[in-house]
Order: sequence, then C-alpha cells, then structure tokens
Amino acid sequence: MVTIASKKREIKCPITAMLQLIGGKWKPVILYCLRSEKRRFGEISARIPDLSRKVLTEQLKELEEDGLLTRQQFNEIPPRVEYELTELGKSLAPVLNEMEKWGIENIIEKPNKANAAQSTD
Amino acid sequence: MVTIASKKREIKCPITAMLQLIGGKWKPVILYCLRSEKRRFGEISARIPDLSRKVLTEQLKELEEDGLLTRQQFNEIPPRVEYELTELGKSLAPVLNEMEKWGIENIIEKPNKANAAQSTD
DNA sequence: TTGGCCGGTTACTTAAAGGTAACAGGTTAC
DNA sequence: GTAACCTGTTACCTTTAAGTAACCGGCCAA
Repeated sequence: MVTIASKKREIKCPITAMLQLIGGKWKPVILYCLRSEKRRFGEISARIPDLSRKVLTEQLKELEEDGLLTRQQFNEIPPRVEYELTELGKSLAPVLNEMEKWGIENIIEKPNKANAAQSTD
Repeated sequence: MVTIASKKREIKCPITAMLQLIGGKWKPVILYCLRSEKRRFGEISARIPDLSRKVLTEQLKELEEDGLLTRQQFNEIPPRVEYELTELGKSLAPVLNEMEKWGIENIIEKPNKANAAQSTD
C-alpha cells in the first residue's frame, strides 16, 4: 500500500487528498472506534467483528505510517498492544462526527427499519 | 453493484452505513464537485480528469440509485445530461465541508507534517 | 501433553474496483 | 462523405482490497 507521503505532492483536491488517508472500507470505522480512548488490538477486533485480524493489522499499520495513530507494544506474556490516536488523528474528529451524525439521521433512523444503532464505541 | 437499499437493514454502525453510500475512490469527489451547482456530464469529467468516463457513468448511476442525485436528460443533438444533488445529497454538505477543511489544513497546506518522522530537517 | 492466551504473520484465493480502447447514434460543419 | 459534437456502452484486462485458514512464540493452568 502506498502511504500518503509518496503521493502528497501530486494532490490538488482536498477531498482526494484526504481519501488517500482514510479511504478504504475500514479506516474510518477504526478511527471512529479509537476516537475517545486508546484500545487494545483485541478490543478493536471485538468491536468490529466483520473485520478480520489480518486486515485490521494492515490498516492499523497504514494508519500508523500516515501518522494518524500510535502503536505501543508491551513486552508481556501474553502480549499487549495499545493503539491511540495522535493529534493528527484526533483532528479528524469533526469529519467523523459529521459522518456519524449523517449516518444516524439518514440511514439508521430513517429507513423502514427499527434498527438500533450499535456503535463501535 | 449493491446499492444501499438492499443492505440498509443489516447495518448497525453509522460510519459503516454511510460508507455504503459514499465509499469508494470517487463518490465523495463527485459529490463535492456537484455540491453547489448542477453540472453536465462533460463538466464533471473535465473537473475530475483522472476519472474515466466509464467509471464516472457507473458512479453517477449508483449515486442516483441511492437517491443522492438526480439525472436529467435532454433529448437534444448533441445530447445533454445534467446531474444535480437531491436534498439528501445536499445534506452531505457538512461531511464534505469537514473533509475539505481537513484536507486543506492537514495535507495541502502542510505537506510535510503528516510524516514528520521521515523528514530530514 | 494439551490447549488457551494475545497479537500477529504467511500463503492462498476470491471479489471488487478500476482502467483502456473501440464503438454507437443523430445532426451539423467542413 | 467524413469528422466532430456529447454521453454514453461494451468487451476485455489489470490492479487492489479483502477474506479464509493455518500457523507462530512463550508462558501458564489442567
């Protein structure tokens, strides 16, 4: 996967630019999951059950490379790893909040379905 | 392609829900392009040069099926087709505005900040 | 001796997205 | 009579994302 660093200079559209960082099926969900607290790998995985551990590992690595979160590894047995948003990652909060709001108002609550919103938080 | 209509009832996370609608490489850019005015097919294409006409057609069709924009075809020679956001599409404005803002502040204007660790200075 | 704990990695496969190039159609301009 | 105009469509191919399943280390409890 190409991180933003190698592409940055080619980008002119701010939307395209930001999609380089948080595009993909899972990244916004992962960031949303971490928005208020640091979490362990297994915690994130449990909160996003449809996301395989392999893909989660990949996405976390890319997010770390792009400076959106930090990975802290504790050399314990069994191992423990914590992921936490950086300041840059936290600065995405308004975007994620608007996304959440829109999703709730226009999809979760509106459609024919009594579908209780279950957040990843 | 699966439109949101067929998936809506399975979705619990608002972020996931909204990614069903505007996920993908180009949809946010297209919506951003249409945010303030209706545009012709060729206009959109010209404004997003890296997006092929084939993919643009596909994405526009999906966005129309999901109720985010309308397609108005004029039976003229040569043909003219105009795309315009619906109210639902316009309601995405806050999301797109935050994305634009973030992209400008954190990538366009600060090209070396996101990966400061790799910087040599 | 086996299996669970946790956070992965590896190898393989499938599904989805996206790209290129050629062509269509009806009228007008050359 | 041919090319351009505009908005596609079609056929075909490549790239990327994502999914599955098995396995790893190192310690501990049964």
